[in-house]
Amino acid sequence: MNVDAILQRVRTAGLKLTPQRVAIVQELVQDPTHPTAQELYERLRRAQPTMSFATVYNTLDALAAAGLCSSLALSPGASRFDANMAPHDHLVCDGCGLVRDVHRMVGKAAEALPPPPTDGFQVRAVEQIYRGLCADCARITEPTGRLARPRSETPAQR
Amino acid sequence: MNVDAILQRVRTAGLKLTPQRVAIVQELVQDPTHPTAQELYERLRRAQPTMSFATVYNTLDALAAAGLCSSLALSPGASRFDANMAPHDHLVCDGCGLVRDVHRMVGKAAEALPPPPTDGFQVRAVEQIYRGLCADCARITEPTGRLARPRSETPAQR
DNA sequence: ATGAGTGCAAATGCTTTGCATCCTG
DNA sequence: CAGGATGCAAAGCATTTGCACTCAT
Repeated sequence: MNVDAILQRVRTAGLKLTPQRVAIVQELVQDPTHPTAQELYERLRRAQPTMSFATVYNTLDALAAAGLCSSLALSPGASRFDANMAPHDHLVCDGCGLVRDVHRMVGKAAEALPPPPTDGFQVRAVEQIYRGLCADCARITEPTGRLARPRSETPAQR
Repeated sequence: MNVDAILQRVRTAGLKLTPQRVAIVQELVQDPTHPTAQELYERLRRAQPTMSFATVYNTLDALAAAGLCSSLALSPGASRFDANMAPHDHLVCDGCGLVRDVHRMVGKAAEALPPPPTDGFQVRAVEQIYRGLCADCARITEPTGRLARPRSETPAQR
């Protein structure tokens, strides 16, 4: 979905269209790396020096509540935000923290997904996370399978 | 898996068997609610007043590194720990934060899971999260589908 | 006896909050 | 022009770290 379409939907959702929100939406939409709120804040601050944490968090929460982006808890620490609202899953590298989208499988695999609801639990969404090592981290991994690099380094941005 | 079997494995993994670790393992194994490190600390402190944050975190990390428990990032904020190492998935209530295990589907559904690896990414584990509302939260939800209760209340313990 | 493990407290990192001010609709 | 949104700074949690001390092996 493009920026204008989302901004339109922001208004439709009853949210005011401020310059800050426009900037946040633009940045989020054109970034496929699932940035954290902090990362967005750092970047946006360059163009708009008065941009504040609170605004970034407020806006991301408002967008998520309106169903215009989603907040991902893929690893401990910071939440990541994703403007891609098409059904898809995530590839998370245990080595560098890289997060990448994968298209959800179609056909019989996809049909198999929704589980038998248990005890009146209403399932609204099924999230799948594939954890492992990206090509780069796999290369520097010892034969034992242990990580050669601690897990907490700055996530790679591609 | 029972407590003694795990303690045996802790030793096998080259970890020393301290009273603190025994207490942490016991507490974690008998608790199916996927407690956070803080929750474990609060409970354990009653029996062992000198128990510290650092020890709880160190031990949980060591257990996870040895493959004896897993650390779950199911929602923003605190990680949850799970001593159940059999393949299974999680039901997470968006209303109260409740986390419950669900047995992984077998047969054709299970076979469908591992995705086509992308670009040399080595998949080590597939995690599935079913998000929605537990029976209790569904009951107090407005017809619109919006939560009647804010999402950040104390997670229910069952 | 030796080094892994512990306890304490302070530090760090992410996120939320309170409140006065601003500006979109 | 009213109420939502913003900016700033401080507070709130979860987690990590440094270091001296202890104890399991």
